[in-house]
Amino acid sequence: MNSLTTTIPDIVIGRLPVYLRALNHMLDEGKLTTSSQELGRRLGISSAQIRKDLSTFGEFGKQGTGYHVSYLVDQLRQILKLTNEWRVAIIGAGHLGHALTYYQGFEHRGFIISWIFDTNPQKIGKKINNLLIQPMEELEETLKREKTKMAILAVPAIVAQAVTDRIVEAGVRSILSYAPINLIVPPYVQVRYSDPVIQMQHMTYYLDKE
Amino acid sequence: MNSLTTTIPDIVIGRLPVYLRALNHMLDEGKLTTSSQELGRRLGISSAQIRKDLSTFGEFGKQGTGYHVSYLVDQLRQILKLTNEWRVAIIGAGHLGHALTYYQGFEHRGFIISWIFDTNPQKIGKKINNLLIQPMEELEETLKREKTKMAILAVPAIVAQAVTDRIVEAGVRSILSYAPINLIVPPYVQVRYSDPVIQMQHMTYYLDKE
DNA sequence: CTAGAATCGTGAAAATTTTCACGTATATCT
DNA sequence: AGATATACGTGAAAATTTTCACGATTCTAG
Repeated sequence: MNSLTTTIPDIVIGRLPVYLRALNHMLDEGKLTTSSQELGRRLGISSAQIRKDLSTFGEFGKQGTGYHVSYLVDQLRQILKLTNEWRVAIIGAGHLGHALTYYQGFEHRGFIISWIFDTNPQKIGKKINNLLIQPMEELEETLKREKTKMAILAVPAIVAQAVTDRIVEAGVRSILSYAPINLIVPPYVQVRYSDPVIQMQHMTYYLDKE
Repeated sequence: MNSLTTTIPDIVIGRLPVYLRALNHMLDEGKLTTSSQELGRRLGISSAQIRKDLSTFGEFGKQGTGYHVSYLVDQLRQILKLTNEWRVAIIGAGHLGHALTYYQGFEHRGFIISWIFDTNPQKIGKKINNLLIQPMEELEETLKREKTKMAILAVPAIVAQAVTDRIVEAGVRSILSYAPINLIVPPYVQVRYSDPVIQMQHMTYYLDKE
């Protein structure tokens, strides 16, 4: 354990949610304990890497036995600040915003989709999965009032930067963007991207052309 | 240039689509040339990194001038094997499969969504964005006949591994999975994941809890 | 035509990340 | 109880990735 002076590499943080997800699956399967080797096998990661990653935060395992699954889940949840649920705003009620609103996967994993915004007057006031679509005019006011820290961007690329500027100004600090464009944000704001085309293009490099 | 003996790092390959996307935006803006510095500024990447990445594949720039945007776009497209379009199957016609089918972003970026499959008899035979929903019974036959190499998985986690086994057996070699589970595939098959929760949980680490 | 500025490509250095391998603790089996 | 197997945590080594910094080329302005 040495988190006193060193800052923990972002690449390590990035793996923790993957560990957490696999551990939760193990819990569902009724598994009480596991080892770095077993977890690594499931994830295609070396056991040494898992041990080293976890050891950054503390000593969670026991020699000869391995890790107690639910204890490790608890620890990871604390490290990732998932003990309370984060309220999330979805911006854009198009096909994707729609799909995200229906997505069950946020539940019990730290997030509640709490608002969805759109510009289209036809949509405003209607409900998606019991969530009322709000007009974009109320964006800043709502986000500020509710102290919303996280947003998911599901708007067209052409307006993505403008919307980003607005939500950042309104206090959002973490953005998951589905718009196929690189966003400019202040250093205290995090953005992660999810453009399926980027990932597909990464894979085509390794494919044989016919 | 030294691609003769060395294999190119995957992390470099992964940045190429990002460069390509930004360069295409520049083209849209009517920009004819750019520099590693300008590109880096847009992407939040150092200019040295961009130069080094590109130099892995050839000498695409010119001292004093920089890069000719459309030439570089062409080169990147060739490197990433995007000169012809890849036909892609979407598995699962739920909310997400629906949204992906409507997504315009695949066009002109190397991909054509060509098939969508679902188990639900209510959906089979209906059309999404003019694409006919096929029954899962025809999955293997269609993929084999059409020599489909790429698929997007938009099915529930519980069936994701089984569906993966089927499409791999049918010849699919690259999978973009939206199911929140780690898939086991043979070494000659690539999988990339897109679970919004994983990305959100990565960001919460850096957020202040209130 | 010349001086100065811009910018590439790259070998070397620095930084980061992963893997190795071993001491130590725990559990199991006979 | 003792022997054997399991498996963590970790310092050191290895591998990978990023950054530095400079020679060389090209463009621009006077």
